[in-house]
Amino acid sequence: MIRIYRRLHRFFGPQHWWPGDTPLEIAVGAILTQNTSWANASRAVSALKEHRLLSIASLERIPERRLARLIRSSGYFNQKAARLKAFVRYVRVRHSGRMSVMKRKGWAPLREELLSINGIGPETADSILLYALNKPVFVVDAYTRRVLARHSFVAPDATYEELQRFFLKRLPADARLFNDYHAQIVALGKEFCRPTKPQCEECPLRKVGRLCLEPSGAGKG
DNA sequence: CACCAGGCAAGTA
DNA sequence: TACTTGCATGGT
Repeated sequence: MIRIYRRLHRFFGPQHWWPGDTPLEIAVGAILTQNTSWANASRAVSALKEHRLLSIASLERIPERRLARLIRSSGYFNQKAARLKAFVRYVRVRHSGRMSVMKRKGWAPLREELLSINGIGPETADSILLYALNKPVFVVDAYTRRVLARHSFVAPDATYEELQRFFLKRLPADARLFNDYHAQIVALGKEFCRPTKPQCEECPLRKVGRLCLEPSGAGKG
């Protein structure tokens, strides 16, 4: 799979993810972008930044209702306000209210803790681990499943854990590699692997020995 | 107008 | 275990 990464990197160039200046900002962005375009989530992050709310203490202090109003543009704002509250409460209680304290722990116990928070599932947990805390965890998302399934690397109904193991088994545990690899897959998915339209003609993975299947599942070259 | 976007949890059978 | 539904905005 490292060959595929090099191919993507050559095609798209470095992606320098995650947009965000601090670990907390990245974690907040990970929650706000759940099933939501980054453009919409990013506006909500900017609103929080303008109101100087990007700290554990201020996010704990602000009333949930007001928080929900500020993050309106990211959609699901009532749920996401509750999820942000749950996350910052967890950081305060378990890590002295500091993301830097979280960094000292290994990724495996951290992952269990994150998954136990209501509103943090596998993708959000792994995004926080990789992009905010620099842990060598591979992030799987809708693009990853679609790209890998269409190129017949995995079954279309592969679980999150299966997709994650697929990469972990074939790559060195390198956070910087995982970081840019995931970003490359998203770049590929956005341009060549749309949900409905087949757009495989110029796909940079066309010649790696796998087919690119149409959305229907019918074979394609 | 329909569909999509860097998911997750709770409910039902 | 295996589906289904609610959550909600903004762009194409």
